[in-house]
Amino acid sequence: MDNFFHRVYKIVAKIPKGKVATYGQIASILGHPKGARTVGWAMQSAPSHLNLPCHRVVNRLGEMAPEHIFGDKRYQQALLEIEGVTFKEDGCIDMKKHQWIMDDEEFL
DNA sequence: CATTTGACTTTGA
DNA sequence: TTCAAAGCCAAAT
Repeated sequence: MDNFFHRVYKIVAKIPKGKVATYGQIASILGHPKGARTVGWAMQSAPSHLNLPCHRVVNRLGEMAPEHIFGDKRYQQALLEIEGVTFKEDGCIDMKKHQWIMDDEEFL
C-alpha cells in the first residue's frame, strides 16, 4: 500500500514554521532518493482536510509551486514571508538559511 | 500494457 | 547560479 503518500503528508506536516523543505529531501527521508517527482504527485493529490503547509515545500532552487496550484505565486510567497522566510530579489527562497534540517526526534 | 505527463533531482559544461 | 540532457516514480490516457 502506498504509505509513501501518507509519509509525505506526515513529513510536510512536521515542517517547522519559517522553514522550507525540498521534494528531494522529503523523498530521501522516506527512502526514495529519486522520488522527488512522486512527492510532488503526493502534494497534488494531497487532500485539503489535512491542512498541509504545502507552501513550505519548494523545489531545490527555492522556487514555489506554479500559479495554478495556489492561484498566484505571490500568495505562497506572502505566506512564507509572514512566517519569517526571506526571499531573494529573484523571488527565490534563501535555501541556505531556511532549508529545513530534520532532527532525529522528528523521524517517527 | 505502452506512452505521456508532471508541484523534481542530479550531473556535466 | 545558469543551461541542457538524462534519470526516476506514480497516475492518467
